Amino acid sequence: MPTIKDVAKKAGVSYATVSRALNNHPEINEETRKKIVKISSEMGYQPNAIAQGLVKKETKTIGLLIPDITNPFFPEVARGVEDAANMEGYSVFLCNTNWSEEQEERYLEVLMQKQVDGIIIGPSSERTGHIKKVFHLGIKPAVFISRIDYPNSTSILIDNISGARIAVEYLISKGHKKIAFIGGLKDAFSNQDRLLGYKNALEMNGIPINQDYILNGDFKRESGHQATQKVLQVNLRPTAIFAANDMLALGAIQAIKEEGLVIPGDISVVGFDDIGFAALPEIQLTTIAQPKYDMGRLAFLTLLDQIKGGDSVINKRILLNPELIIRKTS
Amino acid sequence: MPTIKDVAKKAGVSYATVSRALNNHPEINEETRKKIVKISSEMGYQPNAIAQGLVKKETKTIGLLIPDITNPFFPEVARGVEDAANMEGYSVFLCNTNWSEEQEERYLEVLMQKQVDGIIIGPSSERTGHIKKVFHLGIKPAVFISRIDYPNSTSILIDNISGARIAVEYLISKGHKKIAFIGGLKDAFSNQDRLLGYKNALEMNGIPINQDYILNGDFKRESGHQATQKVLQVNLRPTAIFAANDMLALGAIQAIKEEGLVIPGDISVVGFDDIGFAALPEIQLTTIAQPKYDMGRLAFLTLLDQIKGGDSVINKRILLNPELIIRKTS
DNA sequence: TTGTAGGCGTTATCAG
DNA sequence: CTGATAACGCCTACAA
Repeated sequence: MPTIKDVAKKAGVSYATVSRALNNHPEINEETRKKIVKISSEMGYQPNAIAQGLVKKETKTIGLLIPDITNPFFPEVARGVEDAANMEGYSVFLCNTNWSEEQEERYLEVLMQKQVDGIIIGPSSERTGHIKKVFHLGIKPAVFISRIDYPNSTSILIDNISGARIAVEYLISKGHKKIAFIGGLKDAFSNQDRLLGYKNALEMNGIPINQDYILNGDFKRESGHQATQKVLQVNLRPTAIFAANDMLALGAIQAIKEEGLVIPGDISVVGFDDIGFAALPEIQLTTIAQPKYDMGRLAFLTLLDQIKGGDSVINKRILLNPELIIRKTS
Repeated sequence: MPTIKDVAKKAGVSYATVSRALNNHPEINEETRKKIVKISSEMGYQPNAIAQGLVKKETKTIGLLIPDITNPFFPEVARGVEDAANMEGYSVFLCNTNWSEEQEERYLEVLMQKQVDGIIIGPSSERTGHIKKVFHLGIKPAVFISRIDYPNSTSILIDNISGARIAVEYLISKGHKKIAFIGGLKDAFSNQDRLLGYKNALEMNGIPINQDYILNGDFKRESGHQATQKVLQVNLRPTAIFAANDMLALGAIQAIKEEGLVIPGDISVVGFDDIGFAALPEIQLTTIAQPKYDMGRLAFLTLLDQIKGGDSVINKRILLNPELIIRKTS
């Protein structure tokens, strides 16, 4: 690959002139500029971004740290950040942390070494000690996807509380009073907020909260399956289930069918997330949609703002609106 | 962030010594090495990979070019390459080409500018002119995921022909003789090969090929839906359908149910790919699985081989074995 | 075993 | 408007 020197030699000018020409500096003769541009493209010259990065101290590169691209929630988010990044001339490093804090820490170090201009983090856990550790080496602009307790950080997420409330209020509006909450990881902020929204909705409608109707586990289908089996056995069987995510809802549906009950005739089910398959004709899950693509897009745009120094308010939380998608399970 | 100079100053040695110490050069005093390592870690020194890349002319970075991470086929592939890459100390740029050749070309240029050590390409089309154009600027090691007609290239893919044959032979073994082929894009190599495997299986079992049973379209669900509606109307209605991918199979299933027919009682369906939802209890699609994760892993490993110059045989095709997954639609 | 100095490909500063 | 030249942070002969 030819370098600036090669182009300069061929054009009979100094490196500096070539550099100026290629970067559209104002103080250059239009004639020579054209000549240089022509020659450089003839030679197939491509600027070496590594060298540029070294001197300009910016690499036009960001890191995207997520737990697992294989999890149906993340591809759309990733697509959102990538599209936005690409449009602004940035490239993105994909980093799967596999829900491991150590891995997250290792990647963070690599990203700093690679001199990324900023980082988007979909955290693996609620804990942030390891993140803090790395960031203290040299703080970079960062935005979090999901709520996180990290000082002076920007995070972008949907309003889980109101999302859950909307779901449960919808159920109530359909006449349900015995509504169960099939939760995920008890400690997860998202789970806590969704539970809160659930409780809010009940309270606001004068429906007492029944602890027998509230179960937690993890965010996987089997957990929803088991919890639902259990909740189906309580004294006054619920007539509706609000699951903290779509995988749990799927498990719930399975348990309900196994019990010989009909959806939504006997029991209604509402999920959360609206991951891809929820729309399949075979599933048709009623759920709360997160604007995943937009979350990614916005995450990048917010990050870019920080990178460019335009965003002085670093410590903020951007809340996106959830949307109820009514399908056939309710 | 501290640099080598800072560490050197604090340690009272030259830059060179620090560099040597940190890179475990043999010709260095063990004492001073320890001292330097200690100091550098105390200072939180992180090597600048950009600077290293400039002098070493390798960036420990690769590009992953795929059409769309949102397509259920790719996340697992991506995860496979990323895991393998990470294990070898490489980072990966995620590039969604959105099935566009121009976008593919643009990204290729960016990747060359960013001085990646190699590229893994999941092509957007069967055409390769634009790829050739960029590669001629400065050829990089590259491996293709999927069959492609590109000179001196390595590609890794599953054996579509035998995969299709296995699927159809399985159907035949269950007594089916009237088997339809619901295809995707007519020109796609994968579609051609799967059609070929379908024909092979029929021929080998003395079953005549009926052109009325063969329909193409694109790879999306709606296409499978429409094609199946059509094929259900032919004179001797098929008793089984082999779809060129799972999305088509899903569309087929929908059409069959709409017609009031039972699966697999009246008609069996077999898909291809085994994307995530095929295993859902509500779907339970019998299908041919592609080892997606392994494809990604292997793609990276093969690329690494080329990068290290160990792989002298560049022009080759690595064929992975497809696997029949029997579930409830057959 | 360690230090000195040149260079990787660019950009940017300072003279001319 | 253009040409030297010094960085950017690191590695690596070549000397010492």
